[in-house]
Amino acid sequence: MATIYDVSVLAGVSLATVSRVMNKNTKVSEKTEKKVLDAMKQLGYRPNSIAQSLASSRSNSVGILVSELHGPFYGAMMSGIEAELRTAKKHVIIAAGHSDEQSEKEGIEFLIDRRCDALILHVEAVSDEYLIELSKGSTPIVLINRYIPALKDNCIFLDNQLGGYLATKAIINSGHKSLAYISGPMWKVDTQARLKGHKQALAESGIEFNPLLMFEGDYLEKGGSQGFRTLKAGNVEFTALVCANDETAAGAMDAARQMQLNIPADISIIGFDNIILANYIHPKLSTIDYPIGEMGHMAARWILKNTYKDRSLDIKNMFDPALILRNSIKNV
Amino acid sequence: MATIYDVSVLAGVSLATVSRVMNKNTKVSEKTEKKVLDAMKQLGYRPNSIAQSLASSRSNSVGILVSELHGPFYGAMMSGIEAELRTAKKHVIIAAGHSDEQSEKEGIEFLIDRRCDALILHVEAVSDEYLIELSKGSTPIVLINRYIPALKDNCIFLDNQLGGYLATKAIINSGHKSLAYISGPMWKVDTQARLKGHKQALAESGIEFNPLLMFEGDYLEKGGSQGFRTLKAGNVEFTALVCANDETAAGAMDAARQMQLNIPADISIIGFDNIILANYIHPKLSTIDYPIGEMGHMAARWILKNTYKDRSLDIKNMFDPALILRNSIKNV
DNA sequence: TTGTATGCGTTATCAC
DNA sequence: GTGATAACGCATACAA
Repeated sequence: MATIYDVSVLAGVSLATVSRVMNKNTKVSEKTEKKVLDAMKQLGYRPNSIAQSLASSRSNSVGILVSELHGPFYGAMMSGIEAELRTAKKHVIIAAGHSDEQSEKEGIEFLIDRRCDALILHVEAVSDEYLIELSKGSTPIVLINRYIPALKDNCIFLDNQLGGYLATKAIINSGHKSLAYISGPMWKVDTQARLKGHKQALAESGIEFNPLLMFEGDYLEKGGSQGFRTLKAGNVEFTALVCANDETAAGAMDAARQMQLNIPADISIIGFDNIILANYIHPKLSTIDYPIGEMGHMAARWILKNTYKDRSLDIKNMFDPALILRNSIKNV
Repeated sequence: MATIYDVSVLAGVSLATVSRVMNKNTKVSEKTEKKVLDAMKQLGYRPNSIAQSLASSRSNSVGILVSELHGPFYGAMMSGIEAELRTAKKHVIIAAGHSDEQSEKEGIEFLIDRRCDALILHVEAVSDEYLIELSKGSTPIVLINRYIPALKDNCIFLDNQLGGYLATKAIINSGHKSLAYISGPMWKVDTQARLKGHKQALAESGIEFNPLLMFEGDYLEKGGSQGFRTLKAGNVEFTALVCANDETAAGAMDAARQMQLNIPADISIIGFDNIILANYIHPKLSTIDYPIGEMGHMAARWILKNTYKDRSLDIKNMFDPALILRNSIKNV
C-alpha cells in the first residue's frame, strides 16, 4: 500500500505538503496541490487511518453500547447514529451490554481502550454514580434514554412520564373508567416515569388508582401474558389495559385471545414504543411513538458538535412522545 | 494516560520487557514479570490499541457491512458476530449498505480504509465479479447469505432451495393441492433458489406449477398484501399460499383478513426466515427457520480461524433451514 | 507557501 | 532473559 511518503516522492514535494493537501488546513498553492492529487490518484493512495489516529490522537470513531444488537428498538437507534456519523467520516464501534452491570462496565472499558473519541451509551444496569464518575474521564459520553440531573446536558431522553400520561389519557378519552396497568421492571427509571404519567392522567380524570389493577411485568411478551391472566384472575373488572411497552401489549393480547376475548370489543389495549411489531399484529396496536431513531441522530449530532467541534449543530435533549391511534381501542 | 514507557520506568526495566509481558510470546522471568504487572496496576495502565495496530499492522477489528442496521434479521446476525468476536478481544466496525450498489461499495471502501483485518459482508447489490476482484485484495472477506462458486470457501450461506422445498412440502403434506406463491424480487439469488425449491416440491408431488398462481413481491409487507389481492383477483382458486419470507406472509395475512378470510380455515399460509414477528402475529406463522444468528457466529469463527489463526476452529459453510410448524396451516 | 524534524505508543529485530 | 533501537504512517511545531 502506498504511503504518504511514496506520494511525496512521486509528486516531488515533501511529506508535510502531502499531509497538508489531505487535511486542507494550511494553504497550498494550486500547482503543487494538483501535483500531489495526481500522484495520489496514480498510486491509488489511501490514507492509513490508524497512523492518522496515532499522530493526531483522534480515532475518529465513536463507541456505542446498547443492551442488545438485535431487537427492533436498538436497531432503529443504531441506524440513526450510523447514518449521521458516516456522512462525517466517523465510524462506529459497537458493543453489547446485555442489561447486566458487569457486562456493561466491560463494554465501556472495551470501547475506551479502543480510544473512541466519544461514547454513546444506552445502559440500564450501571448506577448514576458510576456514570457521573465516568463522565469525569477524558472520553466524553452521551446517554440515551436516561436522565441524570448532574449530567443533563449529556442526556438524550424521552419524556416518559408524558408518554405514560398520553397513553392513559387516550384510553380515558375513549370513555373507559376502569383501567388496568402492566408495568416494566420497577427498578428501571423509565418504568417508574411511565407509571407516574399513568397515575397523573388517572388523577386528572378523578379515577382512583387501584393497586389491584396493576401488575409488574418485564417489558417482554411473557410479562404481558402473565400479567393479563393475573389481572383477570383478580376480582376487579376492567375494560381497558395500558401496557408499559408494545411487547408487553403483544403478550397481553395473546393471553386475551386464549381466553376467547376479542380486542378491542371486549378489552381495549394500548402499548408504548411503537416498534414495528405494533403495526403488524392484529388488531394493529395503538401506542405511543418513541422517536428512538431521531434520538440516535441527535446523540450523534451531540458528538459532532461537542467532540468534533461542528458548532453549527443544535442539540435537543428531551424528546416528546406522540400518540399513535390504531385499532386496539374501542370507544365506549 | 500512562504509556508503556511509564510502566518500564516504574518497574525498572526496559520498554521491550514490558511489551513482552503484555504479549506473552517471549520468556520473561517471574520476578520481572511481577514487577511489571505491579507497575501496570499501580499506574492503571491500559494499552493503546491504536499504537499497537500501527506497530503490528493488525487493527484487531473486523468490518461488517449489512443492508440495514435495523430489522430483525440483521440484528440477530450482528449479535452473533459481536458475541463471538468480543470474547477474542476483537472488535466490530459496522456500516450499512442499504441494498444499493454504490452505497455498498462505499461502505466496503470505508471499512478497508479503516484497516479492518477482515470483512464480513452481507451484500446484495454488488456483482459476483466485484466480490471476486475484492477477494484478491489484502483484506480477507467472508460472505454471508450469498454463494459464489469461485469463492465458496468464503461463503456462509443457507440452502435456500431446500428451504423453499420444505415450506412447500409442508403445505402439500397437509393435503393442499392448489398452492399460490409470492416470491421476493427475482433479481436476488435467494429468491430464485427458494422458488426453485418450491417448484421441486410441486413436481415431486405431481402438482403442476401454474404461473398464474405466482406473484413477484418485494420481501416486504406491501408485496405480500398486494400479491394476495392480485392472486385472489385472478380466476384460479388456491387453498394455500407459500410466501418467500415472513414479512411477505404478514402482508398477505393482513390482506386476507381485510377480505374477511380466516387463517388458516379459509387459507393456509407459510413464511420463511422465522423472524421474531412470525411468533407474534396471529395466528402464529408456520415458517422456515433461518439460523442467521448461528451463521453470524460462524462467519466470525471463519475470521478467527483464517485471519487470526486460531486453528482449533471448525467451519461449516452451508446451513440447513428447518421447518417450524405453528398455527397458520390447516389440514385438509 | 513549503520543507525539516520530532513525536505519537507500540512491536519487533537485533545484539548482549 | 533483557536492553537498545529502528520501524509503523502520519501530524505538526518550527524554520526557511
